[in-house]
Amino acid sequence: MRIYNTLTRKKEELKTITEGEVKIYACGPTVYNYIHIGNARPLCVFDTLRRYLEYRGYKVNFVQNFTDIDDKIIKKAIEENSDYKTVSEKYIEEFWKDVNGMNFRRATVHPKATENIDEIISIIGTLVEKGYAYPVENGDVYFSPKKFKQYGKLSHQPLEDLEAGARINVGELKKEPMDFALWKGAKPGEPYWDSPWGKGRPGWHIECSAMVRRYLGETIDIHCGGQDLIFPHHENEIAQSECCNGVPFANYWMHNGYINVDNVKMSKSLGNFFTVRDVAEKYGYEPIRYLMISSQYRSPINYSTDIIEQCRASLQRLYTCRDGLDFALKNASDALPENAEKIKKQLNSRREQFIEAMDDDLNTADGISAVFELVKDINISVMNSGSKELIEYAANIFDELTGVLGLVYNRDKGDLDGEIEKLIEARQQARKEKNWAQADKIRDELKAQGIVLEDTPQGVKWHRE
RNA sequence: GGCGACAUAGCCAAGUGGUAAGGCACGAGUCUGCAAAACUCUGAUUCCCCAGUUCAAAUCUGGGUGUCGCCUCCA
Repeated sequence: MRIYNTLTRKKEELKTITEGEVKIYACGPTVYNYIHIGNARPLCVFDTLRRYLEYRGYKVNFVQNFTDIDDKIIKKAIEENSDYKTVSEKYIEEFWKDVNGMNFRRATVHPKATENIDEIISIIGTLVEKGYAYPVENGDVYFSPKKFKQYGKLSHQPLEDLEAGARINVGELKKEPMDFALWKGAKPGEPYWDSPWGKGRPGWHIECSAMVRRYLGETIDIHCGGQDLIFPHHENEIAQSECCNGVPFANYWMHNGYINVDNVKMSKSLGNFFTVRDVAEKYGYEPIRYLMISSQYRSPINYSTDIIEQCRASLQRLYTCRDGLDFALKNASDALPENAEKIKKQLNSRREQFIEAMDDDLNTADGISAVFELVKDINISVMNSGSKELIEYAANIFDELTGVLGLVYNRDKGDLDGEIEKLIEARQQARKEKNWAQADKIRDELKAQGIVLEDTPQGVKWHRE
């Protein structure tokens, strides 16, 4: 598989540290609110990456953290007249609801910053010892990027240029504008942990360095996150970890593009954001997932209601096909068509097409189009073949590919209740008697209840809207 | 000011040197009692503009124009 590496700005063949295994760290949410669709994109892209790597036979160790202590959480706690732990726990719980809705698989581990204070303190201690960091009298500890010669290698900016935008805020005791906090001395009323530098809490960047090392080791294969994390967050992680451990931090860096709304960046500060659950309530979760992987993960996506509706319509074609296979199976026999081998070969070629696309830097857009071409093949050659073997063969490939993409998971396989079955029966009777008015009336009634009927030579087929 | 991304049919979106995938929407047809679904056909003589390289460019080079992002909390 080839991956675009932000570090080298090139697509590179993935060579893992241990053959057959991949260690991935993905920056997770700061839990102070419901996740918005912008948060959903990296979750979705890297969930798909993880699924694909496993599909290709890798053992994937996938770590995704929770930032459960930081300024925003403390602020929220004050607003809600609560404490940081109540806030973070609440939004972690809400996070899981959206995760389930979006069909994200659980990571191997979901560590929390506050569960890793010892590791954080240990790394800060080493950095102070080695002279990369310094404590100041209010209990803060700062890191000096100037001491790390490779600082700027990820964002490809020389330190001097980055310095131009840096500021020392009032009350900060750091020596240089670029210095950033590893540890923040506790202010009155703030949550704190004991440390060699006094009571305080970790800075934002250090937690990831700590959790990477503890759960994955000093060097990992892939580190991922949103493009906006390249600087300063990921740049700082590299500096902390490489200065502390003396070995490369991550071999590949993957960064997803943004979600824009009306062509401008969606952000909490602009207030133009949609939470995942707001969109899901109206359109369902799955169209969001579809949207996220309908274009290459590095390009920006513009969100609008038109687009999410298009996604829902596209998805419908996949559902119809998959439901059709189940329906066709009911009337299938053991007879195998003469050209069965040729059809199987054709179906297999769609799998190859899919893999080729996904191998090229996770080109999910092309991956989806392979699935749609598979659907077309199925509709033409499999659906009406009446061959049990062929239908099952096609269904397996369909499930395999959509499973890697995490799609077609909300398919309604439920049965109809007796009332509705009776209505369908009554309609069939009316049709038999050529009482079209009555038949259409029942069909409309069911439609109003979200049950869509289709008359086929094999009987009545239905699906929920 | 520094760094970067993007510009392909009504909409979404692949394609990075060999003559424009796929999806949605629209229209026509086949099928159907009518539908629905499915299938078939139609749709960019053309890939923001200009110039260049080449037998050949949406794809490479140079120059424009436009949109967006990072450099500050942010996925």
